[in-house]
Amino acid sequence: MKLQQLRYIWEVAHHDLNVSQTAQSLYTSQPGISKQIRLLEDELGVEIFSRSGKHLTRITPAGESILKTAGEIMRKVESIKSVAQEFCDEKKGSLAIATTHTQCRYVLPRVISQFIKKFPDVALHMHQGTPMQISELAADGTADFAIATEAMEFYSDLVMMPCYSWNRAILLPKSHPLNQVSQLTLEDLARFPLVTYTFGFTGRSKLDEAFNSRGLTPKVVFTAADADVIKTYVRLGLGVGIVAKMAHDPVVDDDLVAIDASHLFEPSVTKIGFRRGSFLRGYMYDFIEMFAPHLTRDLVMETSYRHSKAELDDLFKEVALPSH
Amino acid sequence: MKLQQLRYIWEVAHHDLNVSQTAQSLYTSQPGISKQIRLLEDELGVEIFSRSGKHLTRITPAGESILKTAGEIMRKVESIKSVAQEFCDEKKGSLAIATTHTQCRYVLPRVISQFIKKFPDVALHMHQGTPMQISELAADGTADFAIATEAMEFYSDLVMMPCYSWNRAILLPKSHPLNQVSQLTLEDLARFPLVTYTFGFTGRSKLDEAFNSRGLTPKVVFTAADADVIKTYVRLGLGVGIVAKMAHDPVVDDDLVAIDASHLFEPSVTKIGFRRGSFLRGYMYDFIEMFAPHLTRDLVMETSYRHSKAELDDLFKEVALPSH
DNA sequence: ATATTTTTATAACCAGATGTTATATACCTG
DNA sequence: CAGGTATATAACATCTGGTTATAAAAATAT
Repeated sequence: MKLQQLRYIWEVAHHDLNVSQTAQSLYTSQPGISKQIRLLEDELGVEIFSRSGKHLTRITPAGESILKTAGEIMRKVESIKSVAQEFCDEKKGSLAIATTHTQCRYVLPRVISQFIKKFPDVALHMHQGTPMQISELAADGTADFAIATEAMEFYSDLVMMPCYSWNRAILLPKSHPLNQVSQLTLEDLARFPLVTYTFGFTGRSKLDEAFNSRGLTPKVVFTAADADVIKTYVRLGLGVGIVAKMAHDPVVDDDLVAIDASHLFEPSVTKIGFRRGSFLRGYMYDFIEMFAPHLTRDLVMETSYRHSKAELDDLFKEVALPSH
Repeated sequence: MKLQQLRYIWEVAHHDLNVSQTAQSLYTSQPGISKQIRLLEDELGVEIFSRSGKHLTRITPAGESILKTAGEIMRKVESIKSVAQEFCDEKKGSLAIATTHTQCRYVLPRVISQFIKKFPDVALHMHQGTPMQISELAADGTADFAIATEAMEFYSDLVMMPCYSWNRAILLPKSHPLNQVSQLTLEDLARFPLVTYTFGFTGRSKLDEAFNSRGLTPKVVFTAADADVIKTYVRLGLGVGIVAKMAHDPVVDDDLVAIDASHLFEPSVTKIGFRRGSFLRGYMYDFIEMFAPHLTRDLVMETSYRHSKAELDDLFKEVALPSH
């Protein structure tokens, strides 16, 4: 068994079982991969993929299990490389962050600029996606960190840590009638068409909960994955915008009225997560601390001894979260 | 990076950093290993071993970390091989059990004979040792199972499951004065020289506790790691034997009087453990269930979802243990 | 100290593994 | 059934991992 072979089967499994395509993406030849897969299957004495004639059609049950372990092995191999790099040049390396538009556009810039000042030789990669995609990127090792608010509890092998709590702002065109209302209520909002996040994004679930618990059905006429799009449609007069407070920029958005909505919705908590058991480079601890100052290196290291969800929650129970 | 290279550094680290000796044990040549180690170090850009001249003297801090991960990788590789074998021939394979003399000699024979009847093509390997050695063998993958009573909580990456509870028997030569005593007490025992297990073996700690809690200091004149030796010295009249009840065989030991001592000592619990995350072959589940019928396949599988010690204990809280 | 033994590094070399190209053959889609 | 796409096979080039022989260094014994 060779690492190369494990890599090949893993890549093929992640390229729709298309060997030629896999070969292209790995800059090698199709026969090479085919041969190595056969060699591995011969050695193990089981088929990893089932075939109809020449085509790979499915992953066998044995293959399923083998591929899972192969993935774990390759992540450990990466971990070894990280350790090595940390010891030979602790300022050099790469950092891949998977996150949502909201974080990427409104929260992270400040952190990132601070980070690259301190670590100019660390290559930064940002992956943007839905919260589910984000978790998956972190879980399979493509990203070092996942940062998001929603849907971060599904992957049990991600360690999730709370970063900050935040709430929403109502965005209105200056001419909107709601500007006259002194103390805004959910009932007020429910009377107007709303423009907000798509379900599954940026604390949308907490928003729905609030309306539901009051027996209200808001008229959501337009949803988008990011606040920039939402603002655009608010400007067009399509409806009342509800966005994360940090997505409102008083300077750029001075044509819109922003009303704090903390009294209307439960606060959401944005979390940062990484794969359990992965080796974190020194600058990764620095990044976490820049992003969420209460997540000190020691605290983050402590997470490796907390195996269950309950033990982990316990660790952060006493920690006061900053709020945006 | 090659699996072979990881194997080499791991083996060298476990052979006192002596490359020649390692080469012998792996039936290969010393230059081959030396070269691969250098190659790996070059690729990673760190020294795994520090050298004085030509000799390897220590493991570097980076090496420490790398070796740990290398070990994990190799165990996962084994796991892949196991999966494959399970799917291609579920009746064939090997089973390595690390255990103490007591289990090996008195408890396991019945289980083993049942097992080999059902799985004649599974090669059985028994490793005997102290409870500490046993745990270590299971933790580093040399043994599939550790079975013992003492010192099984030290390795956090072993999943431990309770098998049965047992207590002790007092062994006396037929002529011994204690034979006259109707209801034996700890005070009675403390008046005579005792022969029992060495500390760290077969529930010795529970035995000491019992005497201590009554403020008694027993005269232990001779200790041994196994009951056979203890019995021999009881026969010689050296003292009163205290052994695990299952170590008394009414037929073979009919020259000795055995008195049940359940009222004198707290029962001990024998446990079976395996490395967390390792793939268990089908016949391994069978073995566990033959040894401890309450540990069904489903129950054992459930352990993989219980990450903390507390969650694990919870799983067995309701289970009634058989007692010997 | 010096001699002896043990251990590692280097070099030259060989066999087998890995990957490449070219091509035949099988599968899928319309 | 035709055309495109994907895989398997074969022949070949290249590279890798390992071998032996030997020199050099370290550890140990004298």
